[in-house]
Amino acid sequence: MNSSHFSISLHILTLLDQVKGQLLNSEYIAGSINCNPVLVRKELANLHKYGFVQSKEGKGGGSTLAKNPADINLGDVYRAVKQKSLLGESKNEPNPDCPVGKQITKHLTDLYDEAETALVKSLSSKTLKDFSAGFK
Amino acid sequence: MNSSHFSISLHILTLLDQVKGQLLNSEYIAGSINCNPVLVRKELANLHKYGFVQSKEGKGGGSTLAKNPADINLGDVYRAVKQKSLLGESKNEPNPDCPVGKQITKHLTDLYDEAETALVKSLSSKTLKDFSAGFK
DNA sequence: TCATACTGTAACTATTTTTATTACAGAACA
DNA sequence: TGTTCTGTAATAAAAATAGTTACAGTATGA
Repeated sequence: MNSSHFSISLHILTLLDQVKGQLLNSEYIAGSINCNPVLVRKELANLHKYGFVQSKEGKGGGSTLAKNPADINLGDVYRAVKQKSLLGESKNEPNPDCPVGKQITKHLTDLYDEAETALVKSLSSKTLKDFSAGFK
Repeated sequence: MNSSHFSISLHILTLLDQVKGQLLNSEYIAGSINCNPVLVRKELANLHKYGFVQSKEGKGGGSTLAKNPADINLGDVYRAVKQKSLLGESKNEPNPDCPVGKQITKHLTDLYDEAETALVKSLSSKTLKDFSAGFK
């Protein structure tokens, strides 16, 4: 993965867990992360798409967890959040006239998939509840 | 990790393995990768720093593997090549006045380190020889 | 019912990161 | 001694990421 999507998403989920069902608005969350509220809302939209959070519009609105934190594992969060292949979604197009260039994209993809599976497996051994417990 | 350092380095190493000791110059390698020769030379400089390749300057110069491909494992290549933490080296500084913001960087780092260890372990199960054999 | 305070989303700008280009000194070769 | 490389720096271009502004739509409550 890349950039800070995972960090931001996990930060959001941790905050939501800590306040146990209370609604938090994007400005508050952005204040904790120290980033832009719109970025938080975009990240929340994605977390919502994958069923991790619920949001309430309008005055007094905000977001809350849509699941029990013990049922949210970090591997699933990673998968929901990831947008590119792990080790560099090269839009690079190797030379098709070279025997190595011609095949390497496929071989790299296979290698990355395997490595990423190992990564996700490691993340999956922890739930949001576990992670969040470290803050108490 | 990120960007295409690993992809490029592995592409280089694979090419060098395929030609079995022949010297390849940066322009030829760049032609296979379809990128800039200077980028290849920088990547080679790094691979040299970690003892994977040898280079010869001057006319007729180029690079070759400095080790037996069976002794180069992909986890080591990954470690040599990686420059940032895996899941987003956020230069972001969360709010120190928030209980979550204050501690999350450390918790994320620990989590990433563990996940990355799993990733490297997966990559380490393969050598350059194994990888390169897929092209024959 | 109307002012207020949110979400959701788009459009745009700014910043940062990545990649490419140009340039050139120094090395090896013929 | 001209040619062809590496190594490296400086710069420019391109791409990715994050921030900003703006606003329609929704809920709340006075």
